[in-house]
Amino acid sequence: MTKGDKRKDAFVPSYLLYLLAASSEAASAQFHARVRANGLRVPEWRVLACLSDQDGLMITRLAAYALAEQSRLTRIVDQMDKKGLVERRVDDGDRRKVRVYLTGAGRTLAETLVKEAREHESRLLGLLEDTDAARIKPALQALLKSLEHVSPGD
Amino acid sequence: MTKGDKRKDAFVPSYLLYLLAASSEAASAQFHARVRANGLRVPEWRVLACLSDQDGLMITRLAAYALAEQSRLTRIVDQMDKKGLVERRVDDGDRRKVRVYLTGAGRTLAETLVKEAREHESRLLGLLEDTDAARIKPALQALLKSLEHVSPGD
DNA sequence: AAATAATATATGAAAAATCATATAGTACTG
DNA sequence: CAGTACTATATGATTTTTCATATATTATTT
Repeated sequence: MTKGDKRKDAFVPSYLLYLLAASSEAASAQFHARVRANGLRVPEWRVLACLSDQDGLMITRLAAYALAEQSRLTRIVDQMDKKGLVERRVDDGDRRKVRVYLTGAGRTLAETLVKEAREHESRLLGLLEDTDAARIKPALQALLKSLEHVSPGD
Repeated sequence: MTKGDKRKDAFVPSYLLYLLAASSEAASAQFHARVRANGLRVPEWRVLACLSDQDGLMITRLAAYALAEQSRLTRIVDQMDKKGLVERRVDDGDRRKVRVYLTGAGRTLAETLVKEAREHESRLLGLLEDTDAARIKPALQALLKSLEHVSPGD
């Protein structure tokens, strides 16, 4: 038992961070193809989805919500603005803040894709046994929640 | 109920693909900082971990296992080769294949990091309630497994 | 066995992401 | 209220990533 034999005791296939990354990637693959079929890249779809939850978010919060780094999000918003999906408005109360709003076209596309996303999600959950299907989202939400409060120095 | 009110009925925070991506990112953040502290980038760490499970994988399989696109993996291996962590050997039976092997230094670093990864994983699971901690890995494994067999045209 | 198809890896060019920092506005402090 | 610190966004430069395709080798077909 020197190096980890071919199958026995493999580390990666049961490592939590691998399972999270791999299942995120695998589960998203088909839907992300639909996103691209609608002329969007993945980060753009995420922005649409976030704004359809809460329109007029400022850049920084939108970045956090859409899982993108701030300077990247600035450029994503640039492109979506050019495409006519969103528009920027400087916040009246605090003129440092730039708020991002869906346009009519953006909202329409967001609604279409959110609907597709919900359907796709049901299909994914339908692939699982009932116990797993019932537990996976709560477990992930619990994980996320417990990580929100972890000090970065740990 | 026009657009999705501020908190009520938000789509994103309970959407499976969001939960997977967000929890993958959040759960990995601290450990990935450790990876960088060891002079590696994340894809390099993944390669080390995969090779410590199974040394001498060919480029294509290593790419799939390490969740990297093939041409990208080729370049990652280039860099790890320069750093003296891995070495390439052309397969004798099929000279198209390039197999990647850990060097001594690569194996040492892999062992160190795998140990850290296991410890980090225990800490993560320790943050969860017992029921969630017990179910999260099986649920993800089930999801992954059921996705392996999904036709891409769905 | 020549021609054709298929597989494995590498590479150039383009697009995207990242990092540090500039710019601009707001909030504090003496 | 001048000066300093802080927050929000944008931008330049560099590094990564991706996409298409070139190259090399093996497998298949006629």
